[in-house]
Amino acid sequence: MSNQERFLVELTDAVGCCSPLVREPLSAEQAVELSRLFKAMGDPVRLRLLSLIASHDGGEACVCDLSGVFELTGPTISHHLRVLREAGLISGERRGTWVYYRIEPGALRRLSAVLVPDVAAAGPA
Amino acid sequence: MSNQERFLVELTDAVGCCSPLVREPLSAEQAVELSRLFKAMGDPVRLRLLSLIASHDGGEACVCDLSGVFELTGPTISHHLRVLREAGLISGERRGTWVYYRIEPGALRRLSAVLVPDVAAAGPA
DNA sequence: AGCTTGTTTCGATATCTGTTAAGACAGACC
DNA sequence: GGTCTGTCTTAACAGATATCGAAACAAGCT
Repeated sequence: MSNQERFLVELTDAVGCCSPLVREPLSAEQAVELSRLFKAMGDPVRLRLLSLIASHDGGEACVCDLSGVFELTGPTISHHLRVLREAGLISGERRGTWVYYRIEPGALRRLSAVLVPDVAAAGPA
Repeated sequence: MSNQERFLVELTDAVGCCSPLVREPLSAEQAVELSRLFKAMGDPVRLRLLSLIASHDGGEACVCDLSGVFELTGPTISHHLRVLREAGLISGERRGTWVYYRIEPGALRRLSAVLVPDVAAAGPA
């Protein structure tokens, strides 16, 4: 078993033990808020957009970098970007002719905090 | 800053640097597969069901434990459980009169693996 | 003005959420 | 065996929401 595999197993065990999602039932309010994030990521095009933006040089990508990747029209890409934006996962900024999108770090942090155990169980020493 | 907060920040920084989602663009196939998981979790009722099952004593809960929590009819709960089941997030088993559901650990592992950096970046020494 | 980039609006189609009604399954009771 | 009762799922359906494209609009160059 590689180091990476071992780490993932340890991580999963800890998740199964102590992550917020597993430790106690989510409140209705928490669930509504969190489900908005998951729902936005619940579409393959949006997941790829998110990944394309996040992995792009400089941590940002303009729409022109994204449109060509899919066999979808401009308005459709724009629609998906809007969903991601309204979920708080990305933010967009116009600079001259182009609109640049980048990841909103707080959103990923919140997701991680739900799926991953807290420091008491699996944090660094 | 508490240990837990510090851990979350370190985690997020690492996520922003090296998690699979951020390191390189997801392939279309990866995106389709992953989006199924996120989509299943993209509903507040299903998210709470998942959390209720995971946090229940013994790691499993019968449908009768879940139905009372929501102001929804039985068939609706059954439908949401089916969505979670078909996404591979939970598995159900009938024992006598009752049907018990439990978390499928592999699914949470996959989600963690996407959002959380691998061992090379943040694993244990 | 003309061109490029991106968003918004609107409409068609498809999927999702929830309900009622009916079916499947296990135990209790006669 | 037969028939209740309780638990859960499936089937059929209505209403809401989502996905996508064509057309129209907005914003910034040259």
